[in-house]
Amino acid sequence: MKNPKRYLITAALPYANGLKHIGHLAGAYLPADTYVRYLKAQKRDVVFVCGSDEHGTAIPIQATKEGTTAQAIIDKYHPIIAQNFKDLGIEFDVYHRTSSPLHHETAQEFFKVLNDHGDLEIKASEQYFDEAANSFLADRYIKGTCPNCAYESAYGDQCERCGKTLSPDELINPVSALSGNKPVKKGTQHWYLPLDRHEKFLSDWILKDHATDWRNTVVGQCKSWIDGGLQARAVTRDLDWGIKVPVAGAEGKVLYVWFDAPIGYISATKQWALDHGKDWKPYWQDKETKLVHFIGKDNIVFHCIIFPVMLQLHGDILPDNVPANEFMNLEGDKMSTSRNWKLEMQDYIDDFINKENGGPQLADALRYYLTQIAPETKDSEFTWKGFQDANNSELVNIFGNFVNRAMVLMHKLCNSKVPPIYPELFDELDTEAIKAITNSKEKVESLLEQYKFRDALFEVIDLARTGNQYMQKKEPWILAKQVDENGKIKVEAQRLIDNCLHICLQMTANLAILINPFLPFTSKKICHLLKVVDKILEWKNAGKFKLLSVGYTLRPPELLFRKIDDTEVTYQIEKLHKALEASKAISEEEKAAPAFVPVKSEIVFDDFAKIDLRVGKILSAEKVEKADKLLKLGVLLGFETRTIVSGIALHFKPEEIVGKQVTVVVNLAPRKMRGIESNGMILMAEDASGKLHFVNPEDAIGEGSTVN
RNA sequence: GGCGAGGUAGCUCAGUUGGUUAGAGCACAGGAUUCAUAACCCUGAGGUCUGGAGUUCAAAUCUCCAUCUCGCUACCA
Repeated sequence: MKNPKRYLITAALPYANGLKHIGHLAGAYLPADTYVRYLKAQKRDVVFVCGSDEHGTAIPIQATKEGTTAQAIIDKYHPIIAQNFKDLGIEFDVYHRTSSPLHHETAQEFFKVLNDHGDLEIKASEQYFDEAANSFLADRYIKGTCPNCAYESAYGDQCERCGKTLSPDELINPVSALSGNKPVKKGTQHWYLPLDRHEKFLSDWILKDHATDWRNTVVGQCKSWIDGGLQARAVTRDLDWGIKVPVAGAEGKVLYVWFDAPIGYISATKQWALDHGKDWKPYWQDKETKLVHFIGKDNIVFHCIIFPVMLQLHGDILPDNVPANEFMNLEGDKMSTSRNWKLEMQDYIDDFINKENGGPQLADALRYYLTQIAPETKDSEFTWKGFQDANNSELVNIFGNFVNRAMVLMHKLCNSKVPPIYPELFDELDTEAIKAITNSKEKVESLLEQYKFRDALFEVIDLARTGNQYMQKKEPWILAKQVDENGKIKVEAQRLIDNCLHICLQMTANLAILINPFLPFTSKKICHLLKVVDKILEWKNAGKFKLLSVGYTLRPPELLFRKIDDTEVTYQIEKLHKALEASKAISEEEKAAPAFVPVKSEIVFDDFAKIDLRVGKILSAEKVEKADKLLKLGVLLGFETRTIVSGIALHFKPEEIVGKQVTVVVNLAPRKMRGIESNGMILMAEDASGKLHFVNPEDAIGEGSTVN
């Protein structure tokens, strides 16, 4: 969309169950803030919305963990996260929260509109129910053994150890997190958003209309979803923390968090409008609004598939682009909260910005490095050494040094004033330096429009590099040695000096404008040094040569940045490893005192007698095609040889287990897996680490022997 | 297993519709300089573009096979 009337920029709503790390910052908030600052410098009509996502089951669960209420959790994290953003110069127009009444109304209205239009489906289903607590259990409230890694405290939606997404039915030995009882299945009904009805719309809109202007990774991810066939997704849940479903017969149900969260962008816009006496409607309903969502790749499906369908059904505009970033790793490994391998915004703020030698310049240092390594096209990696290098040898040595030497020389050789210019004395170097300013402006502008923040930032630094080269070639400090008999610099030499420093100072003013979207604190500081008002930072001034008036006295030089010391880097790396060790120690402790799987409900002897267990011997074993975990086993039972499919491929290699004796349930109903019929089940014992062991007789005995 | 995104210099990444000796920054080496935060500036070294095959006058770029990394997804009685 070219020259839209107004912009609405969103950054993913942080989930208010804990602190956010620099991966989140680099993925969504920093690029969004940079883009918004650029638009605002252009005096565009733009609103930048964000806020806390405060519903969903993880919040009440976190509350149980911390021994408090869900409300207390969100009231704790909402202000901290908001403050973290402020400290790092992420400046939202509104930082709202989904627990607000305004949001509840907005989300309910949204649901009603869809429901009234017949855009939702109601489906009955069976779900786990805790009879003791008299309540349905959300996925997150069911714990059990992970079928993937055998972790015993996996949640019904995801295993925190191996990270695999699960459904409650997959858990082995599911247990209610509320009462510890085994849950029962019970009928319930839910509202669904039938995405399958909108495949054509999505496919046309994304795969045709936006095939080229959206990022590869985003289009690819969407294609994968669309081609895979879209399914109806439940938009309600049986839970008491969230937004009540505003329809009769939906008692005890709330909107599913993924449904209400993106609507948070709309309610945040409403809040902003209320606060500023504006009308929010055009921002969501007028086609001349450019809506851009900044998110991480984990959010692509919601912002490119589900939310657009919702918006379209509700009659709102669609996003013009969703520049999702990939992930940022840390010192060679994935960032992970549970493993304690992370750098939280709060940590950086404490260790750098709020330190004695800190200040906002260190917020800019982080902003610089995170933009420079932004995972725009693939996963990237934060290293402390990289941070130090980027800060010291680019930001400080190139950019900071250029500004500083221009200021110092001006004070020494030009009487602390912006020197006059003599265009008739310009040589090629001078005109090229001036041209470089305009060039940079154009390049930066075009790159920012394409969401190429990394490249745009490089162009700004490159202008400072050009400035250094120019100054080096001009050597005003050498010219200053041409003095007359009174020790005064000769007039011709002084004129050349004046020209050089005038150009360098104008370049400095331009650098302040160009770097402003990226490093806002630095821009302010340059304005201070040049004694100009912030108004000069308006983008229309970029590329101009007459930003500073001749004869104007400037402030004494002051360093823009400081270097990052080796000791700071080693300290951070040690801290990181110590945190990892600490979290390892904790999980060791948990292992030492394992949470035993609760004993199942009592059975009578007859129940047990129904199970026919026999000793068998594995004669053959091979991997099942197209399945990671399955082995097809040929098992000798004495009276016959059976084919049994077993999910142990991750634990055993086929050749290792041939010849082993095993215990087999032989009267289990046959079941097809990956097209192969399995006739029985191999018993496995599982240790604390999740490793599987065969259960077999102490001495080899005849195959087919009974086990009682 | 399927799908998606990647694999280019020690590191971080560019390489548009296939077209001269594959580029940049950082790091490294040598030189020059002193206005500047031991900064800047100049020069240099460095790559069988993951491997293999094919199409073509011409392949980092197109096709196929293999392999590794990340993400989504399937299989677990």
